[in-house]
Amino acid sequence: MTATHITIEPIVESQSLKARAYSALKAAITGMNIYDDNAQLKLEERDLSARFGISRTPLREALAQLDQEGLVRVVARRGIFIVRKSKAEILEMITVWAALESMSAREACAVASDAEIAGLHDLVDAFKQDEVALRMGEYSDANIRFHQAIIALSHNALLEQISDSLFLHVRAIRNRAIFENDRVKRSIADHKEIIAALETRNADLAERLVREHTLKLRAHVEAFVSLD
Amino acid sequence: MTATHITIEPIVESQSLKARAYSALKAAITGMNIYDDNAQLKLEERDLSARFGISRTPLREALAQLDQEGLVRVVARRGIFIVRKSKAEILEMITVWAALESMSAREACAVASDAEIAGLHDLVDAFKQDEVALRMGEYSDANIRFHQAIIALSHNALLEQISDSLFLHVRAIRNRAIFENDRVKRSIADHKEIIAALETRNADLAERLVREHTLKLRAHVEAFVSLD
DNA sequence: GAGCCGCCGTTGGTATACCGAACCCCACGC
DNA sequence: GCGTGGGGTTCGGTATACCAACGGCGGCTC
Repeated sequence: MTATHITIEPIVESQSLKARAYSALKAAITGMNIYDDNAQLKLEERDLSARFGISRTPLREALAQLDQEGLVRVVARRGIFIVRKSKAEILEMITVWAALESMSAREACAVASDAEIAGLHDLVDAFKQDEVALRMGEYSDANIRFHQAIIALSHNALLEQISDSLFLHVRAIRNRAIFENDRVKRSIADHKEIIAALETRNADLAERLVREHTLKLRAHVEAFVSLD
Repeated sequence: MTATHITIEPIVESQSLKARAYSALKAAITGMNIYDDNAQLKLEERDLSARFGISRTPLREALAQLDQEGLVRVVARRGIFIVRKSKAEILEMITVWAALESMSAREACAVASDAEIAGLHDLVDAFKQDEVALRMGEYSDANIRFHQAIIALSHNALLEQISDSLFLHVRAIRNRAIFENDRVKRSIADHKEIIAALETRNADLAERLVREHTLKLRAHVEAFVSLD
């Protein structure tokens, strides 16, 4: 019986170097404010590989993946550049977001359980009660969490996956997309209406509310946010 | 003046080996019928690199990209496997497609020119007149071209990009997604209605028609198409 | 004869060396 | 003083060698 008593190693099972380099780079890039004029936007393979302590091969594969996702751009014989999204690209992302989330709301009316929909209240209420959270950066994060929750209700993994990659970029400009306090209050009211529509399983209404809510954000960004 | 008369070299500018390997592999994979039971679904890096005449490094980068796009799956120490999409995944793709295209129709009402919208007629008419094209494979291609055209009218590069990657997968099952002839005629009628809505700039109607049209396809696939 | 153990081949993961093109800077000439 | 050209340096692209783990197969044992 002694053999069964020894504690089994949890198995390190460290993922591949490529995957780890990818995660580290992604966190580093999304974490920094790339719209700061002093931001370092150029990277070098050899420098990065030395700092990560790995060879260039897995690092290059991680960079190629980030390149495909649009976070960086690898230019032959020039270097690796962190991508700053243009305002037009941000607006396009918000439009796609509106399309995906409004469809998610429609789907949610058909497939989400009552309990799942009820769970949305927590995301709005917890946020509403915390006035400190009204600071814009925090608001943006909470806002994104609410919308991600709606997308999750569609039970559609592809919708979630595409949306996540969009949020990744939208979050990068949150420090620039400053909303007035009135917008935040209006936004919370919108969220409550959306939840109500979902609860009554009114797919057409839920879809319309979500779409209009997000397109309002787009109009706001278009009118008041300046990039570049 | 002689200098200005010499013909300028078209610039060889052969893309990187990675890009070429990527294109070649993508064409090979999308071109084959992966749902044929006899299909060869396993690949090997060394074999492919030898057949392409390049080393494994650029080939691996191309494979990594295809892996991320979901066309293949690279499994450590096992091999590379061409991915067969499950029926559930196909349905999810059609759902996302419906979301993107209905939003595109809405956007098109605001930003597309009359001439652009008028151009849609050609895609429907040319197809309608060619009865031979009613063979299902052909229909599916023409169908996809029409829908891609609508998405292009949104003037939103991101919408187009995401949609293209979806069509890539949807087309792979076209040989299985056999529609009855009645469905084709109904589909053509739908297309005409969609064009009419776009021409009158009725965004709500255009969006709804596009969405319902695509969701009808989803319902049909769900009911009648069997995969795996 | 059946089942288990270990060897070995296969295959993707990683490290490293080399290559050639683009950029930068300085020297030279006008 | 300015423009130009050449050479060195920098950098990503590519090739290749080595590694480690998974799985199949054969032999050994009971």
